[in-house]
Amino acid sequence: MKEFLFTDWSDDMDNVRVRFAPSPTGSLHIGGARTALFNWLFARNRRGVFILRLEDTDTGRNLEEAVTQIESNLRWLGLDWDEGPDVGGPLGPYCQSERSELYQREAQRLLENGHAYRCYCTPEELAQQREEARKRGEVPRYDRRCCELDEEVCRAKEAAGIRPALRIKVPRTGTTVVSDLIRGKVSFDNTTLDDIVIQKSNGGPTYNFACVVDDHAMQISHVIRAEEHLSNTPKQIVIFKLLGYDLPAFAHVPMILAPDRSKLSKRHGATAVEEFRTEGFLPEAVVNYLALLGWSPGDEQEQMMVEEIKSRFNFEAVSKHAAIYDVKKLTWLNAQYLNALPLSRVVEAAFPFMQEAGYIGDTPDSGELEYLTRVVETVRSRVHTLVELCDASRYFYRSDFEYDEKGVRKHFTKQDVTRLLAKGREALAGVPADQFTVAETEKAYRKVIEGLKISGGALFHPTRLALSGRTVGPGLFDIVATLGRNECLSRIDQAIDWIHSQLA
RNA sequence: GGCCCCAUCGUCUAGCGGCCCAGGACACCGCCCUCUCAAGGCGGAGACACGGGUUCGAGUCCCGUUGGGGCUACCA
Repeated sequence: MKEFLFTDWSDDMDNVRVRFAPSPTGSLHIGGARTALFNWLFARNRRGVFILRLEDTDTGRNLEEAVTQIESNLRWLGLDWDEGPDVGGPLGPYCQSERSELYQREAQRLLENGHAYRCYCTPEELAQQREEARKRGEVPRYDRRCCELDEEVCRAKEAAGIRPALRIKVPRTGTTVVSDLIRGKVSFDNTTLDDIVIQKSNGGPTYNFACVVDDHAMQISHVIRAEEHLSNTPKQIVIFKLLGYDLPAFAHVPMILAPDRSKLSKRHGATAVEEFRTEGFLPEAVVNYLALLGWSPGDEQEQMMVEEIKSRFNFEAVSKHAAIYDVKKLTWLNAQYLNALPLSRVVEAAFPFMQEAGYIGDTPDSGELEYLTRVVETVRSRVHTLVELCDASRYFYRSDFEYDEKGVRKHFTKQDVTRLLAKGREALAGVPADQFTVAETEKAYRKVIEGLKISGGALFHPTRLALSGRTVGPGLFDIVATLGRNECLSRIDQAIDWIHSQLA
């Protein structure tokens, strides 16, 4: 009801329909994810429709697994779609491999009205033609030798088993202008557009053709995609016009480059959304980071939840130049979210990692859950990822750790360290179990320090090492209170024994 | 090679002619806080690619150069 009251229905007149159209050749990398995000942000911002479409026209390189990967990664990021292969929709199907009839029908139309022609040249012949043109110092361009073939010649070729490709007879005069929401007007001389192949000899559509037919059929209002497609756009516009379609609006977003300024690829380390997930990044942080890569809210705010990004997103604030991704900043953002998000959310996100490590079972009871929450609360402020969080939690679940070697030398080799530890143990033992809090245990320890006239560190450091095996970590009494009385006492005993046996 | 896009600190960016001897964030360095490590606070170093114009005045507009990226497939 509330939403209804604040809805600006005038925006609905725009009828925004956008699509993310990946080719299922591999995992979703951050470039694709960012393109999807911008589409989604725009759709949600304008109360439009976000569509997922699979560009799987190249049967030779489709991985079934890639589809589920892409879908699962988009869902993980929180980018939900209104129409798509799995959910269907009024203008489906949403896999190009299932729409061949449409492409063939539209290609046939172009053939019949003379805008397209059959080309019997083989790839080898075309390569040779290009090579020759290059040798002559000319711009390699198809010479249209198949353009005016007689019907008989065609029939003869086909009788000989040669299947034709279909080409568009692109006008060789004039210019084609791309009106881009981010870059303004970009014009291309039509002579630089070669005769576009729209149908391969195997009968399948080419990317540039299927894309145009589908964008029209699916009533796409805004084509938002990576900049690498800007050069394809004039070709697509020619097809749009020849087919009698209205043009959608175009927005070419800058690309995301690897640290060495080259196009993203697997050898650049973690670039797939899946990897970020397994490395312990939160979707909230990844979305925030990706939004900042190429878009800026205009002020100095950087940490924004998706709702806010959504409400502030617009193309005017999208930059024109490519960006290089920097894991360090993502890592920082992730740490920020680890601390800013509600504890329950972080626990939920940490859950699978803790399970994987064997710290919690498949069906944890409320006690386990309570303890997990406590552990996450005490370690989350000093870790950057869920993997780190899991690692930093280890000693809360295992007491079989080794003592840090440097720590042993520094804190366990002192003359009377076992006496000190025993004093500390005694102090903790004196705190009633139901009062075993950070404040009370610290109070007890401070009393020991005062009585012995020693520095705090002299007691704190050996105790931390005894309890966790580590020299770094949360505040000592956060560890103490989380671990609980019995565990603390037994670990101190264990440490005293160890020192006696190892360092006597 | 041809065509197209782009160009502010190492990285992400603010800047849409005077408010900029250029602001923020990450990373880096120093100090503070402190039981350790983080976090946090404070401070530091660090950029308008270059050359011409236009203008009283240019990071901001125009041209060129250089550099980077993309496209140039019967890949998408």
